[in-house]
Amino acid sequence: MKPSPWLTDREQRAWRSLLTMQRRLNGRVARQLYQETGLSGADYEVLVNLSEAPGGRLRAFLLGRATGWEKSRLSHHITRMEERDLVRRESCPTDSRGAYVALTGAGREAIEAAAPRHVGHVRRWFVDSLTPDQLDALADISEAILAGLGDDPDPCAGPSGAPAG
Amino acid sequence: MKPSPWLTDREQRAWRSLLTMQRRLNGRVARQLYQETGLSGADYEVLVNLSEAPGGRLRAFLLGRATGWEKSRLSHHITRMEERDLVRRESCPTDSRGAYVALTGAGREAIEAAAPRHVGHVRRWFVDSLTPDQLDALADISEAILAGLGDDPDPCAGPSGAPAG
DNA sequence: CTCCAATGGTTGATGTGTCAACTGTATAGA
DNA sequence: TCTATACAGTTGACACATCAACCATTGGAG
Repeated sequence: MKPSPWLTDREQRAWRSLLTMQRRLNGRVARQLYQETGLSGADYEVLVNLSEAPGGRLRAFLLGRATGWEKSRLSHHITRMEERDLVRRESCPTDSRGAYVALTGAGREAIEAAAPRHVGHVRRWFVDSLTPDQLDALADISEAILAGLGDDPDPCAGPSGAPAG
Repeated sequence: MKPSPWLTDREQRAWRSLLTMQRRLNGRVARQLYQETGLSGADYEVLVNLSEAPGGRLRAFLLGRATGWEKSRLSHHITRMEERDLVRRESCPTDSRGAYVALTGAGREAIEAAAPRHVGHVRRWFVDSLTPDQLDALADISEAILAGLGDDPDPCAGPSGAPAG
């Protein structure tokens, strides 16, 4: 009846090892970053995107697109970061619905202190464990899976299923 | 001063695509499972481990080791699952400190209904996007990264740094 | 036996993520 | 113009994860 009741050994090995690796690698990198800088992975991602944007600020929905987060998650997280004086909300002159999220001075300092450390962790626990060929292979694999998932950025689509132009 | 200030394009492509793929793939699989069965990924992992154990029950600390969770996370989650009548706590006759976590009838039904669906999702969005060579390559890559992380299962080690088992 | 550290597990506080419902503005269509 | 709809963002309730502190039992050293 079903096309296949379970995974083969090869498939299972790939799936299981991926799950375990993800959990452990993300945990290690996030924990290390937090201990050294007080920034969570989510904080880091927001600050990186803002610091790369012109003027250190971004429309909220663009930041949401860049991080791949739902708008509600973004809003909650920005609220928390605002309380810690890492970012600031600014109103948008050309669209009164909109809002900018902008880096504060403290936010800029935080990301500039954190970035080299974070890169060091990624290098130590990710890059250095793999050969150049493996890096390429992993990128190809990830892109193949992403292609199989389709283009809709999952959490951003509403029930109406409108394409994300 | 620093060995390398940033990642090369190749390194960055691998790292970025991995992060994005993880987020999207896990999100898709978890969401689909939840919509179809009412089970979260965490629920599923607990139930799978219990269903594979003799008698459908496991000492809590062994379940924690199998899932890779901290004991406090496990305890909280078991409490929630107990309220939903998916599992049951049982006392341990040979060690009065200990506790068993056991599948209920409803829990057994839930996992048996969910497992084939979950396998289908994994096949559709993961296995089917990759060639057999890529599956092997991914497993090798994951294992290489895990080896680079060391053997300590991160969250389970206390501050005393006692070796796990 | 007594003392003490390690083990197995629970709890409460807090930070984080998700869903559904909501406000207000922009914009397309009649 | 008026109206419906889509869009940008917020909020509140709740599920989930993490940390530190805690309790009881075990098992070993003296």
